[in-house]
Amino acid sequence: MSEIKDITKRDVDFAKWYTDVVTKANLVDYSSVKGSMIICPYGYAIWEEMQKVLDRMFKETGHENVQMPLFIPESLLNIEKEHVEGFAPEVAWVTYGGKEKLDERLCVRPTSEVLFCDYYKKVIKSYRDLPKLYNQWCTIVRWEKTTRPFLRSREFLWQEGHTMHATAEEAINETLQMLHLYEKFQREYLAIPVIVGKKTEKEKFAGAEATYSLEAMMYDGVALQNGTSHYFGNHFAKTFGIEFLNKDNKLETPYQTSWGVTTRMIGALIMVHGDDRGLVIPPKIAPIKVIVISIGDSELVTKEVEVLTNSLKENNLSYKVDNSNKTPGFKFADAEVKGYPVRIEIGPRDLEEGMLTIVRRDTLEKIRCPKDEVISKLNNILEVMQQDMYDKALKRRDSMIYEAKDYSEFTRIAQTKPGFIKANWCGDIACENKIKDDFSMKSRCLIEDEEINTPCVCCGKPAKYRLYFGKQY
RNA sequence: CGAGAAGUAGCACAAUUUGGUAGUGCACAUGGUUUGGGACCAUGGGGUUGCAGGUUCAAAUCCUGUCUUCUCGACCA
Repeated sequence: MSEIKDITKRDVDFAKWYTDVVTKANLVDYSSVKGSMIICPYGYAIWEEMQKVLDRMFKETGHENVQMPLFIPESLLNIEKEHVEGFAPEVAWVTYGGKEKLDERLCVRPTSEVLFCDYYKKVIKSYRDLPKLYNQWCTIVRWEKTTRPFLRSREFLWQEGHTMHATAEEAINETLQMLHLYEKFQREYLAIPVIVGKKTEKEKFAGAEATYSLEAMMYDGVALQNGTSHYFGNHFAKTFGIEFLNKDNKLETPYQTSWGVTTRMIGALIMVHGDDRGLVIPPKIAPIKVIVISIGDSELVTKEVEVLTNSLKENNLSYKVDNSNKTPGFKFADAEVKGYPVRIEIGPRDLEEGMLTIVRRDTLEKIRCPKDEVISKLNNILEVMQQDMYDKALKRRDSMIYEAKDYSEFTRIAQTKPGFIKANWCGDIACENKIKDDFSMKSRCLIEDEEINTPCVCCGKPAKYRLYFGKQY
């Protein structure tokens, strides 16, 4: 894919590339249900890999899985004012049960804070009941106006953790722990570098005291919020009347968090690592690490495929065999669009010399390898490739982060360079709004560990915060 | 919900300007020849041209209405 330098051309080309890839790689299909996508087996397999790793990480940090109802009674949703106002524009309502009109509308969950609160109210009585560290894997519905596969659909798969703690400190620690767990997951498994930080008041979650997010940069320099972690204080708990008796037999209100990541991570994977030929899936998250392609249908080849797959199986390397009667060129191209980390070509020409050909998906480098060294070579390639992909993504992202000291500089960068802009800010929402109106750029998150030595980029008053700005999906 | 564009086979489109037998490519099915970078030949299946009404001997084409989709805003993981 050509370098994306011209900001005016970016939107159309990249969007087209993206939808082409998700369709050609057969990750999704378009459903006749308006605004909903079908996740095809290969796309779902990627999600299952993510789910497997994350679920293990959650359990290692003491969390348990539960399943909440799909429907939320209107009265329950209405208990928390700020929350309901935040979600009201995008909830779907059920008004009939069979043929009977319901006395009370039911909302299809857009998130489950209130359901968890309702439950926690029943089960939290004593400090001995805390903390509650629950997580749910489910789908939720948000009635989006415009949709795009994985990045925005009306119905999507996610994971939502909801925890309750005896102290604010413990809850804040949980919020940050999960934020960093996500960051580690995306760095180590998805090979996606993410910026983590606190959202501004304007951008934070409806009803939260503090929202932290993971901001990834796509190939075209546009931001993708790829996960969030919220600290609620005891705001919801108070509204819902959740109380517990502490050691001194005194009533206290617990402190709450929630955190989640979604199938949007698949979109991020595509838009961070993809190239002209299609997907490139990092080895550690690829559901199929090796695609074995047979060339011709001679007995020699068939036999060698069996020998190879047996040793792949023994060594726990997930694989798939393409022995269809398509031409080799077709099979190579198909393997590339699907982004399998490595492919092994087995054909008569190599076999005569006792060799196989291994091809790395990220570099497309062809490596000839003696048959009996394949496994060690593969393991080595997969490891190097994982690291190389992260390094490449990081280098690319950092080359697209700019600094703006005043509004004219900000304007010049925003209008010509795709990417993020670091700038200082006075804290006034009017400045944030002006930048959004002028450039459709929103604040991504606060930068906490850098010195603030220039005034507000917008109004020139003394700055209190340092921020990343960027366009977003 | 505001502004623009488009609806023809599973997909991408042509035929619309100038009304006259609804077509091409991909995909699909069958048979054969192929196979180291998206193979070829032959045969075949698949359409109330988004929907409703109007004009006409005749409508994919012109007119009116309506619905849907896409792009740009607003909203959002």
